[in-house]
This record gives sequence, C-alpha cells and structure tokens, in this order.
Amino acid sequence: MALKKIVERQTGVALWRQIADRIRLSISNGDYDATGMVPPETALAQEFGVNRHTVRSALAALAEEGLVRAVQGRGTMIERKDRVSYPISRRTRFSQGLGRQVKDIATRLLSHAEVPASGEVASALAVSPGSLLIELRTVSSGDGRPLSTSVSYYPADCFPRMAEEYSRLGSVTKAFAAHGLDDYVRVSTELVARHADADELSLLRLSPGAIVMEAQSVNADLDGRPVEFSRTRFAADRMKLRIET
Amino acid sequence: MALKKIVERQTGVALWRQIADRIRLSISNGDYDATGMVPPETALAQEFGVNRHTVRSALAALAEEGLVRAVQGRGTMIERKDRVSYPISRRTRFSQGLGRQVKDIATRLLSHAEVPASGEVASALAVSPGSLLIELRTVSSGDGRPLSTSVSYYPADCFPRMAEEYSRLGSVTKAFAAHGLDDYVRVSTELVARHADADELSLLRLSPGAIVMEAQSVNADLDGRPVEFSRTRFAADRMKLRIET
DNA sequence: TATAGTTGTCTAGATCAATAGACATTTTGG
DNA sequence: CCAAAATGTCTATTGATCTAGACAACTATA
Repeated sequence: MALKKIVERQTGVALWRQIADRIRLSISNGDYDATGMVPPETALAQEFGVNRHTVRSALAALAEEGLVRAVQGRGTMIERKDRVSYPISRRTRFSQGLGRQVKDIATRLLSHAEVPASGEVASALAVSPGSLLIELRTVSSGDGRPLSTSVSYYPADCFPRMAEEYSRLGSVTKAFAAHGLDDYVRVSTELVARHADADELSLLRLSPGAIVMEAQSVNADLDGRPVEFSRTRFAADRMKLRIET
Repeated sequence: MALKKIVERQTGVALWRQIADRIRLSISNGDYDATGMVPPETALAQEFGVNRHTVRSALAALAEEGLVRAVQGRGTMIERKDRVSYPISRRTRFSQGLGRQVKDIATRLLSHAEVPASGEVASALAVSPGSLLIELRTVSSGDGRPLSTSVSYYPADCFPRMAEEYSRLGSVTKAFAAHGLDDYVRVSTELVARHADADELSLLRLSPGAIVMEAQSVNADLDGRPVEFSRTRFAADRMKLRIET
C-alpha cells in the first residue's frame, strides 16, 4: 500500500497547486521514468487523498507549463523532465557553463542605462556612492525556455562602452575583452531562495508561487579590483546550481 | 505615489499568503528598518490593492511565525529580520560557519541506522552498491529556530562508531577525529530550491508553500577518498548561502 | 469486437477566501 | 482630556476551491 502523501488544507495554498508542485518534483526526480507517464488521475487522487477533479486541476496547470500532455484514453505523458545544471566557480562564464546541456542559448538585453551607484552596489564594487555605473538587464533562455534574468553593474569610467559592446558581442566576457580586460574571477556569491515577484514571473514565464534562486555576485580582475556586480535570478524548477569550491 | 504592488488572483495561492510572502521579503530586505514596524494595515491594503481583512490574514500568518507582533493602537512591530548567512567553501563546518550570528546552535540527532548503499549514494561515495553505510538524520536550530535538516551517509567499514561518536561529541568533525580522520574537504555541492514536503514542513516548523534549499554534498579526506555524502535542506527564508570559491 | 482503463465534461452542493461596512478598543500626541 | 490613528471583532455577501457522482469519449488489448 502506498503511503498517503499528505497535502495540507487551509494554508493559503490551494490543494491543486500543492499537488502540482509535488508531481513536478516527482517528475524531475525521475519517479515516473519507468513508464514515461504520470500515474492515472484516480490513482493520484487516492494517493493524495483528494477528489479526482482536484488532481485534474493540478495536471491542467502542469500541462499549461508544457511539462505534461494528457491524451484521452491513454494517460498523461511526461514531455520534459530536465533540470539544467549551472556551475558556480571561480571562473563562472554563463554560456560555457550550460555547454552541451542546452542546444540553443539566447541572452536578450532588456535595457541598459547609466545610473549612480547606490549604497550596496557601491560598496560591493568599491566605488564611492553616487559614481556612475552601467546597468544591464538581461534574460537568458535555453532552447526557448527562460532560465534566468539578471541585473549587472559595471563602473562607467573603466567600461564606458559596456552596453554597446555587450549587445554587439552578446557576451560579458567579450565585452570586457573589448575594454582590454582579458580575465576576471568570481570573488563572492550569496545565494537566497524565495518566491518570484510579479516582474520575475513575467520575465521567466513562471506560474505564481514559483521559486527563484537569487545569486548576488561580484567579479574582479586579477588584481582583485571589482569589475562587475550582478544579481541573477534563476528559475528554480528549471535549474540546479553546481558549486565548485 | 507608491507603485501598486501587484498580487495575482486565481492562481492557487491565496492573496493573503502572497502578501505575507512579500511582507516577509520586505522585512528581511530591511525596507521597514526606519521605523521597526510594518506599515499600517490600511496602507498595506491600499498598496496591494486588497481589502484590509486580507492584509490582516497575512499579518496573522507572520505573527504565527513569530516574525511580527501586533499591538492594538500602536501598530505591528517587527520582532526579527535576520537571515542567517551560511558559508559553503572547501572547508565547510556547520557550527563554525554560523559563528557569531546565532548565540545558541543546537543539533538534534533524529535517528541513526545502518543501511545498504543505494545507487546514487554509492556512486557519490565511490563504494559498491549495497555496501553498508551509517545513516544519520539531524535537525539544527539557531536560537531555537530550526534552520536545516540533514541526512548523511558514512561508509560503515571506515567509520563504524559514527552514530555513537556523533551523539556523544555533537559534531561530525569531532566524530571523524575519533575515527582518526583529522581533516576533510568539500569536493562537490549541488544546489536546488523547491517547495518543502510534508516532512520538512514539520521538521523545520515551516508553513505550507515554504521553500527549502537542498544541498547535496560530498566531503572527502585529503587523499580524495569520499567520507561523507549528505543532503541538507535549509529553511530558505531563514538562511542565505555564501559561496566561497 | 467487447471490455477494461483512461481522460473529458457536466451538474450540484459544501467549504474556504475575499470584499464591504460598522464599530469597539487601545495607544499616542496635542 | 480629546482626537487621531492604529489594531480587534463582528456580520453579511460574493466568488473561488473542493467534493461527489454520473456519464461520455477515446485507447489499448485480450
């Protein structure tokens, strides 16, 4: 007899959403790999101790995400189960890290601006508050699925053409090189997980209640002078982070 | 005029819970540090575009968590705003990492057992599948608040008294030392964020919909031989991870 | 070609979430 | 002491969520 998986009521999270989250997790854990299908609705309803209609709402949400596809008479098939692994190391480079896991990596520049350094960013970059920074906002996708969105800051005096070079070359590493900086290393990373806000939901095409992992990181040149501060938010159910110490 | 912060309806996540999550985030971001109080209920209701009763439900949930305390006539005071920072490096040691951030660190041993190595754990520890491992389950708290729960595996032939030594000494590092292993280093860490399951909700005293960060890590002795595989789940809204590369 | 097993659709009722308004109670400050 | 501002409590109503049951439509297979 299968353990009845408890879902909790009256918690502000609808049962169908709790169940959708659990099924999504089971899929990415490979629990259903033997058949490539989600168990029948009646079985899931019994397993979670809810009505079949409630399970159907959960599956409808997962179908909306493109994670499963229901076929009348046959069952509900799993369409996708991958979680892209992203390495964080002293030499973190976005595109290289994803490498062979996704065929098509696309990064879109959402906006760029010159802004004065606020307290937190200024201290991270070791510049005086108020000094000018280039701000870049981007979204990166793998095979058409948004994976992360990022806000990055660069000292405007050292890297005046950052926005232009980035949009021309499509890579931070190359844009740095165009300014004469050939190498840089990660000096700090702080990681937090939280619910996505409205902005992130739309940029990453997530459904409400979804989770983002937010990494605040500082990169520096080989003399230890900070050259980039960035805040990257990863769609948590599409990525895992591999930390290389 | 303050931007109206959008909360989304009919998404399976109750408005009061979305609002509670947003307020919790604002608290830990320090948005209310000037007063040490949450804005008045009527102001929040307007800000989020909902009824005051809905905001009250959100604040009641936060009060239940012990994060705020409402006082009639005065307002709703912030009781706690910390997010403990936990370092992940080549030499990660649990208690040392938390250091001065929490006065009282307590780790409780939930269970211990001898189990055969399953596929994933066996390959991480480089032992043959089915060989015996010591399994320890623990919960760690800081100042009475659960911060993380962990399942760890140790090769039984190398560390036969792991459970006894751990419960006697209260530290993995010391239990290793009692077996003659003086030093060890982190060789890999994989990080994922997801919704907490029923077990984690109760162990970490979280409310449903809460987030855990799960770190799967392997530690090895100085010859590179794996000595520990562990799966630690952190309460995401109480911790941030600082990655030292 | 039946039949069992599955998803799709509909109706009706019960429970939870959110709105709306009114007023009580407590604290703070003029 | 009074008024303003804040939280606490109550009632009523509406819409979303969940349950229950029945049956249709489709697929695979014996």
